[in-house]
Amino acid sequence: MVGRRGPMSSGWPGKFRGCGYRMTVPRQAIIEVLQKTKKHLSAEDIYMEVHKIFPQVGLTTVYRTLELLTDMGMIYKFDFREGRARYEMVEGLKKEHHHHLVCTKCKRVINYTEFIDEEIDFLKRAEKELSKKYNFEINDHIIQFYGLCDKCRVSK
Amino acid sequence: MVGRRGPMSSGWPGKFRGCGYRMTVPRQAIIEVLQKTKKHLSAEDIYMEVHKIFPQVGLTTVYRTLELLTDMGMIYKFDFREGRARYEMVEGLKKEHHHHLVCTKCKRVINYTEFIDEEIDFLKRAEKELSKKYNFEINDHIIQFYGLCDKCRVSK
DNA sequence: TCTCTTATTGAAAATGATTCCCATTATCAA
DNA sequence: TTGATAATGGGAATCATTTTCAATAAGAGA
Repeated sequence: MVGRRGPMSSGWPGKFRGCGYRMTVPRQAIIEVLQKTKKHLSAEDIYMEVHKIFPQVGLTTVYRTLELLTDMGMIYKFDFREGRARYEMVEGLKKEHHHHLVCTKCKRVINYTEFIDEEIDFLKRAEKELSKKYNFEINDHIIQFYGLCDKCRVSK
Repeated sequence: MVGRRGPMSSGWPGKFRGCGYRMTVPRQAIIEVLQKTKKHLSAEDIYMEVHKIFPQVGLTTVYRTLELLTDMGMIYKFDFREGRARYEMVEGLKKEHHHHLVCTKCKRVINYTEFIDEEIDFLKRAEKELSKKYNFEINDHIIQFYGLCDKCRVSK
């Protein structure tokens, strides 16, 4: 492992510049926070995390960056019906990919990976056909089930 | 067609009472508005529509009823990333069933019905297995694609 | 390395959908 | 018909997200 460039020389700055955007300190920090967690973070969560390292970064910038990343198709934006959005890094349609079971009462979110192969298969075909037919540039998708978790069913 | 009870004698009041809820004028009106349209209505849309007939019905009640109906699994609640939710009657997993392609720029929503049979097949199996495995009572699901429509791609 | 263009930023104010509060009213089982 | 209580509505409160705008910083080109 000589001449290494570090595991994180990554392609982010390139991707950004390729789209005509600039790579900045706040953006780096936000991407890193998202990369380091497996949780579904809210804008506020991310803001607080970034704030530990770069206290000057503002919440507005976090929102703006999240919108940018979502539009670029690099993060997923989720609506778990809590009144706030949550975000997660796109890890590619490969391993780690999961979907959600959302409890509409306690807001608990269960990640599930069953059927993922089937789902991916289905999604790929759907995306291909739909984007062609409707001339749509698809860069994000949601599959989600809403209901009541075991605990909330009982106390209903 | 003698002795008819009218096409709308329906089972709504029964469903409500069966769940321990009461059938009221505002609830009737809200359900009717949702049944009469094929559009995706926002709470405000529904409020204005109901208001034409029953001006005394308040926006708060509309929100409360929509939450109730969503929890009962009788309407779908959608997030088209406009900053407001939209609702649609569940017509059963049969005809008329569709999913959405959402333009994240102009907020245009395209209903598509391709793959619906496949989707329903997949969804049914998934719901069955997942609800068993995680002891979840599933009463709603979302499949949605986000991206840029033809017009917004050009002007990007 | 320095400069200039302009994308980006941050603070504070604004926005706007949704929820909360609570006194009043209406539903419906008995 | 009546009583227990579910449901209502108006307005205030909440709170996530956006907007505004002057100041700052990225990075292409000299």
